[in-house]
Amino acid sequence: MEIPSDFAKNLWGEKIPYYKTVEIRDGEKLRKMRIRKKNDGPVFTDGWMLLVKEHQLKYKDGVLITAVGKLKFEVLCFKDLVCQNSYITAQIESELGMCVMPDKFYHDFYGNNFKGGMAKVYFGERFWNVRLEGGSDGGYFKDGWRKVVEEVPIDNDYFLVFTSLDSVSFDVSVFDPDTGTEVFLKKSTADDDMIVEQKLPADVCEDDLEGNQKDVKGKSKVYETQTQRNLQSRIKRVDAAASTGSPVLKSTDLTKRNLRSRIKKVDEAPMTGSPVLKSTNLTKRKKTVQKVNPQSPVLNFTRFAEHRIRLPAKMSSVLDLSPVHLKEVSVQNLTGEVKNIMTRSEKHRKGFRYAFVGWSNYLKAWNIKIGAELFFEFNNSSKVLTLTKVVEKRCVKKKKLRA
DNA sequence: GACCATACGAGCGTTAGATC
DNA sequence: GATCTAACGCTCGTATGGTC
Repeated sequence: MEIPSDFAKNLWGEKIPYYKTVEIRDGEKLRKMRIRKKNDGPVFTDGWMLLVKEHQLKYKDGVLITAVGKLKFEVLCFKDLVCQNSYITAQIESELGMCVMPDKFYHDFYGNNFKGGMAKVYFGERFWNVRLEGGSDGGYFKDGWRKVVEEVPIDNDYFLVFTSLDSVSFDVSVFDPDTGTEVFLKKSTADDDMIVEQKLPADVCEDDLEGNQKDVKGKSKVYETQTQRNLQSRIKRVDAAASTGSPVLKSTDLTKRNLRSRIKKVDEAPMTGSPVLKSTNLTKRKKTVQKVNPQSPVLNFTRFAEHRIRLPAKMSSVLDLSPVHLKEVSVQNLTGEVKNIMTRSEKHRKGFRYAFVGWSNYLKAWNIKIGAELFFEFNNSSKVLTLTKVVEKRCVKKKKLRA
């Protein structure tokens, strides 16, 4: 899981502890993970997927990570946007006058008999009185909420983590949707207005990178000033598994019902990579690209004849293919006949892979049956792909009928 | 150096929509 | 209906870095 760069920089400075083991307190469990480098930035790994699986987190479930030391963290997992007495929501531009509570939190916390009432929402040391509406269709803050949005202030799409202090009091933390890091609201010294700055973990209880806790300035302050939760220095990513930030509730639909439906939608989206461990009924797969000396001028590979053919990544690389720079490739068949075949790009994960256009026509023209094993040799310098052998032996599976 | 765990790239199967 | 194309997801092999 990606660690926001601003958070990492403030916690570790320029010395990111890559490959160090960190401890993450997950309820009763103390998990060990590592910091690794991905896309030039730090990520939690080596244990993160286990956490995701054990909590059965889905794509876009929320995760709140609090640094309690240089190599120590606490994690809260928000299933269905709810974790214990906290929940995640977002400030929608078109809904400045209200703030919706997830259905699960409302029903679990208030049941069906709550008819609404005045509530207090705390942002740091300040609080506002806001009416909490409730009914069969869920709960939401309404009267007074617009004033909160304007005076705090809360930008559009910012994430809000509400933690109930009692049935009508909530402590609210605000998170930047782009960085995933908490936004710190503090009093201006010039006047009584609140100003907004990035809340970063400069004064956390400090461990050295060997994990030894040191008495450092700010440590006692942290523990003295924290309320029911440790509000210092936290990372929030709403993608439990994905590495790219993709905030919950980012779209700007118009009604609270729509917002509520979006909240529900979150848990419908399956996480990439099922959290459920699958049985491994595996068969050995034949390697299709021959491992050769990198200096070798040729690349040998095999493919089974089917309606399409995808090119080995190395061949695509030699041809310097890109989605905007597709090329014809000279393909020589067994009889020495050469045809130029156009390539096409295909999105694959974060990049692209490449295939030949109209490949089935060439197979027909060359009288090659579907299922035959084709042996290719690609010359890196001449950029000619040569079909060197055809072995007709494969029985193809019948394509499944479409629904 | 062997071993381990994990991330990641690549291969492959499958599905759905577009087009003929 | 057949074919083509795009996209998704699962699996495997390899690379990587740490530990013993």
